[in-house]
Amino acid sequence: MELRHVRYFVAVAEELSFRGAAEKLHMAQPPLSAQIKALEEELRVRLLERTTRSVRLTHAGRVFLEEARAVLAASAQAEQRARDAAQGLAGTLRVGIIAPVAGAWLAGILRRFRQRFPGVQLSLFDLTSTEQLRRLHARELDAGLLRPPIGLPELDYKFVGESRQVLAVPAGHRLARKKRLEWKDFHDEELVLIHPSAQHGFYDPFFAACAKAGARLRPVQYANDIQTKMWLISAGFGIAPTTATLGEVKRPGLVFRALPAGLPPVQTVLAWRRGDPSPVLEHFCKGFEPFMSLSIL
Amino acid sequence: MELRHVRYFVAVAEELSFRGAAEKLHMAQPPLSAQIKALEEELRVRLLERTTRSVRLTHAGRVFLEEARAVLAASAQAEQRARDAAQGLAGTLRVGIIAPVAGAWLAGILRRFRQRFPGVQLSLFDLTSTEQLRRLHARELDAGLLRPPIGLPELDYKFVGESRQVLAVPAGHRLARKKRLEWKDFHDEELVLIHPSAQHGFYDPFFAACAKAGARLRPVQYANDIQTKMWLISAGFGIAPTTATLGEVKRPGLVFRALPAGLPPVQTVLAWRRGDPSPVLEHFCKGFEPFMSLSIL
DNA sequence: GGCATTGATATGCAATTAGTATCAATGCAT
DNA sequence: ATGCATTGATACTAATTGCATATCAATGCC
Repeated sequence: MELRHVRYFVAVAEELSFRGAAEKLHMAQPPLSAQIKALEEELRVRLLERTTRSVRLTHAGRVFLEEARAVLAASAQAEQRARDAAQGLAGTLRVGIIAPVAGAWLAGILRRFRQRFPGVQLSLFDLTSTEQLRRLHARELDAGLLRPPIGLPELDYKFVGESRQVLAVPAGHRLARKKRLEWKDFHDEELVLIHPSAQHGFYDPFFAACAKAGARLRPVQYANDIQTKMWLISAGFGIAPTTATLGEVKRPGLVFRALPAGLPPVQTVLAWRRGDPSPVLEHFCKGFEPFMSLSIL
Repeated sequence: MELRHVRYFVAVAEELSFRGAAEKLHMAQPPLSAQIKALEEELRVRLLERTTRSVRLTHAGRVFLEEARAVLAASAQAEQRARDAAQGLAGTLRVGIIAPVAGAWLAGILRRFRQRFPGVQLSLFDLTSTEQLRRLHARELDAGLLRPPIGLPELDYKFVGESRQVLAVPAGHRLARKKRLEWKDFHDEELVLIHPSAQHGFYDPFFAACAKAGARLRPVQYANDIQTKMWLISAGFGIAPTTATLGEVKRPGLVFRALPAGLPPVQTVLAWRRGDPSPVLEHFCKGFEPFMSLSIL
């Protein structure tokens, strides 16, 4: 069975006339009769009851007509969705994110994208930057919002925002009471850090500044995710530098303080595989224009 | 687009290899490539990313693959349902019934039918015999359970049951207290009848017997349906002969009494258009075998 | 670096679909 | 009742196109 048979049958069933249907299909009547006959022979089912003066649907024909319309609808939808997908109006997009960007800024961008491209299914994955890079390489992600450096030549990326580092301290902590912090104030302080395996270089500028000022730090607690890290700090286990955007998250017992000047901002980049030019992806990347260097992120 | 294109594409997308797919499809590789190319050109969408060593789906291809599977499923279902319909396993059947047959007997037959033919959609229409005949003629019904006579030459029918007539009387009525009724007892009695327009001959044998015994009747109330008729009787408006099967229906204030001997049984027939040989209909008719002359109906 | 394997291309052929001419049957109008 | 117009079927021809064979260029792998 081919779609031609289905199209022809629906035309005849709707017109209840071979000649009429043939005209509608811009073809001659004999080949139309032949095709319908072939369809009936393949199905081994009589679909139409013809006399020389009239055409009627058999019971099987009535049933088949319903199904035939469904087939044509499915095929039309298949064509449409393929075209949509080619224009970036349909499809799926798997995007990696890190916890610090999951704030109002990204929510706004995603909302706009979903409004403009309702046919695209967005799947978000909360992963570390390292894991995102692995999955981008393995084609398990289409894009990722993560921290540089990238380090994979096959990936392209662009900066989409930057943010200061701030200090997260337990409420009532010694440093929470100080008005203006200096690097030597961190001497002997206990730190709550994200485990090195899920981290590449985020703390390095902080460590360097402390070392330069002669402040020796004491890493005492390692967490695997941001939520645990913030909880440990609020529970008084120590202090830690954090991205300023996390200040959006209020938590009892947790306060934020400005760090001494001199730290480079934390950058967020959007990365994707180069030479994998999905129009959906292109639209998604455009949603991050223009570059927001002064974003609160 | 033809189903051939869809089938070929799904094969290639699943194998991710033209040669492999061609083998699976029992054809050579070059024509397969040509067909996929034709499909892509018609859709104006690149579905597959090929190098000389590997085949990958594009994003549009991934979307199209999903839809393509739906198209194939729809077409397979269309073929199956058409075949089922031809064997009487699928389709719809519009059946007319009259209130007196809507009892346990018919319920059992219909339940059996629906179990054996779950693909057939049964639509029941509660109509008078007269209206059923009109709709059978107009092809608005496929079968009807009704009272003879039929009177239309294009219809075929068979007896499916018969039932005595009994007398419905209000509780406490004069005739309800009598042990054994005679025809002359009906002299001067008030009758509750179904309106003549919805009735052909049901009361005639009763009228004839009364007249023969010299009992003059007084029709005082006409109802349009059985429910109203029974309600009127229970409310004391009069008495009426009724089909014995309605004794299944208990109603406060309503009792049934045997009529004097001599009335012919009320027959129920199953009627359908001759020369309209739907296998669904045939199966339905078979459900009424064997002939149930001693049915309580 | 050689080799086997992959998808693309070129070309001839076969199958099938569409078109033309015509016929028999039937409903309708006179 | 009867002639006529219209319908779907049939016979045959023409054109399309889908398929197979032979071959090539590119690429991953040993």
